[in-house]
Amino acid sequence: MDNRKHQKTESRERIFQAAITLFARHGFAETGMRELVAEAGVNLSMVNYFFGSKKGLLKEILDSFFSGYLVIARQNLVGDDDLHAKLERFIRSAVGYFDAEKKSLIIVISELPHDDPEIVEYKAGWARQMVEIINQEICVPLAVETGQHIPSTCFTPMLTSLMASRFLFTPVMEKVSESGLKSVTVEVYAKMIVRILLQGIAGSDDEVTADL
Amino acid sequence: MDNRKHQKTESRERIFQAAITLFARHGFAETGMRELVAEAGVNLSMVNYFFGSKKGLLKEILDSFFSGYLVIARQNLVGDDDLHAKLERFIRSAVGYFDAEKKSLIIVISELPHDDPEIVEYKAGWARQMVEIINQEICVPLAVETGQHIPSTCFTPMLTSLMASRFLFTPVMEKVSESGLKSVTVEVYAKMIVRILLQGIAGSDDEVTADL
DNA sequence: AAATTAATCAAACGTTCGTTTGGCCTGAGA
DNA sequence: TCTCAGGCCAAACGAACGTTTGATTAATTT
Repeated sequence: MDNRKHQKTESRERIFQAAITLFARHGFAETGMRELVAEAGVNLSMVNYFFGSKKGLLKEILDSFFSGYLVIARQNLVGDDDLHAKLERFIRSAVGYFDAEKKSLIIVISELPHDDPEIVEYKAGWARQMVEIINQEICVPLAVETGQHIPSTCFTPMLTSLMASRFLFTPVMEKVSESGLKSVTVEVYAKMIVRILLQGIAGSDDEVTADL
Repeated sequence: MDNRKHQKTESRERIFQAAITLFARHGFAETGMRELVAEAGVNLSMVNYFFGSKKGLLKEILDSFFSGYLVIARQNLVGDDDLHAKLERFIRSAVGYFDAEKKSLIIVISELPHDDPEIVEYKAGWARQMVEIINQEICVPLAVETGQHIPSTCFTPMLTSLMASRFLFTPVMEKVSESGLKSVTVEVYAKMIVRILLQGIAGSDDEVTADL
């Protein structure tokens, strides 16, 4: 029995997953179509058939990652809760998401600064929504409560970069010290970021869970 | 009068600068040799003549950036000063360096997670030295003084990513809000990082300059 | 049963890639 | 003055690039 109709989604998904793996490992431009379809186990022409072009494949990876990131931001930040509780919730969820989607994260960050006109609008559209949320749910409340003014266009990159640092540097840090990285689990890593953000590097763990 | 002998350094430098500009703008793999030599105003074969290969050019950019970063780390971190003072000094200098070399920074970060075997050893070699310094001058003293244990293989990426965030996200954030980014000067940006790292996002500026 | 649709394939498209070659020109040293 | 080395150049190299084409297959629809 031939499951061709069912295989539509299957082949498409195999290409998608192979692209995430290879784009993260070698970079988008360094990954050739032939290497990609070999990894996915499909014919060369299937990429253009399902995604229109190689760039269309990249766009879909970007969209997939950003939309998930945005959902997490909305779920954990929007509301009238305590600012610290919201921030802690968000960071734990976001770091978990980055860990689960670390390959997509690497692709997104690596392509971030490049100015391909076809891609940059995609990124800006997603970033605009993210900055909006961070502004309303973190920066504005922070200014009201403590008088500290941190523009959201400045804080959003800082927060995202901070949470992403572990996954970006992993390939290099593994060569520096194998044991060093693995001694910090993802949960501990998220906790560390929360503590630093709320109290600085010298802050005690106890004060984090307590409200301000 | 023909200054051919003097132009050796000149042509080499023009290629080097053009590469930094274009690799940062389009990415390493997306930048073609012909586009590169057009920007530099030299002949196509000059890149291989001076740098051996396109990758040799990338290696030199990496080396140039990392060596400068390492010098700043040694100058500002090594010594028996107060931990907070050292950290503040380092962050101000490093952010200034990132700003001056923002194009190289973008190249370094973008190429960081990719596993080209010819390049990854270069990065690991530099990173090893950086992690060593951060460990001895920040992580160990911090653990002694406050009992907070942050592995240097975890803190070095965090600190570097945090300081780099502004320059990585600039192309996207400019599209999000032109005014938002420029309202924060590089000096203010460095100050913000220092405050957050020492006291968290709610900390007051006054306490930063005061010793702990 | 015939027509239609969607997935798949091998093969080739024209282009661009990084690199190499071999010769030319000029200033410096013998 | 002759030699020589180094900066420079136009031209071409084979390989790899992303994409397109046209045919084939099998499941679905009419």
